[in-house]
Amino acid sequence: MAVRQNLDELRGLVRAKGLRATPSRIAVLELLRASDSPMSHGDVADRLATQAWDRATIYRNLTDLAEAGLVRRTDVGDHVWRFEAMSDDHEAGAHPHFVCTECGTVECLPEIELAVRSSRTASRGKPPRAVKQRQVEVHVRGLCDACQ
Amino acid sequence: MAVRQNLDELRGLVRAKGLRATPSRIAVLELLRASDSPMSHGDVADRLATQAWDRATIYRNLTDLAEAGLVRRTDVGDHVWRFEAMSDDHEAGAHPHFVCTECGTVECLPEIELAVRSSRTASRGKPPRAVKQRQVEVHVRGLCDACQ
DNA sequence: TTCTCAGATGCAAGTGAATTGCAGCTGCTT
DNA sequence: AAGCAGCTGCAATTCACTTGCATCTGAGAA
Repeated sequence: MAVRQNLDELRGLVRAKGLRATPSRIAVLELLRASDSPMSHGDVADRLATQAWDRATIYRNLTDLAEAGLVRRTDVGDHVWRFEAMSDDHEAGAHPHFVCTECGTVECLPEIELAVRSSRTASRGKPPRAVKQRQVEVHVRGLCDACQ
Repeated sequence: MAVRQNLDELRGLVRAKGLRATPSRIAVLELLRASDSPMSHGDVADRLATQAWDRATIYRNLTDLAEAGLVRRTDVGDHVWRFEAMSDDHEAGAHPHFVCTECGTVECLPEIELAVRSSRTASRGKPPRAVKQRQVEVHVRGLCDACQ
């Protein structure tokens, strides 16, 4: 059964990160995976309200998953935390993301590239090592076509 | 006297936006102009602590200045509002910011540029209009040298 | 310069999402 | 089957803003 297989896969992912595969945690991860855009804590809690899980539990689940790297936690600028499942072929830094500052939607921008000029002219010092080593995540923030 | 002249200039800017040039407001704007990176409400309040201005006042000043367009109010992703003076040559999107995901420090990266290739190969559709029109703000997120 | 008042401030109280403490459960390892 | 480190629910707390209100004050009018 496909669904069952999927759940087992999620359990495996969670356990591989050293976390327990508890029902609420799996449900949260499953929900985020099924969603095509980032969800706020409130969104997640509401969608899982039928289970009567505590908001603190949901929040801890989201935080744990984020720390484990299974989920990305960002604030698109409206002071609301949003969570988005990260798939394996989708590591941070692999490619830039476009974040809509209005609706929070995140799109991938594979065809954009960041050019770093090693700067002698920069007002103060050089860019951080992380930038040169490309160990960074690039967020391009603006209004998406729908919100424009 | 240069400093005095500068203060008068700031007063003029503030008044031109329909705001009163009060001491605290001018001090806030002056501080942000002198700072080379965005400051949080707390940063500003601490730096101006010698004046014993109320935090609510500082906050209202920051908000007012932001609404007037003299200051930019952003959240780099760590859930802390940050304020940055906008000079004329410093419009939104003019340059990217490097954000340390550990300590939250924000640096400006004037020597980085965003290259957008018009993509026929992108998995789904084209990049948002905002990207092409450069009406975006770029955040480069990673560990700063100090936190690395 | 003095007058006047909308706008600004200080103080204190309110708000609400995020976080934490703790006692009682429960995956999961042995 | 047993034990415990990790989770959960509940409640309380924290903390960063936000607001209400009485009191000042910048700046245009007289």
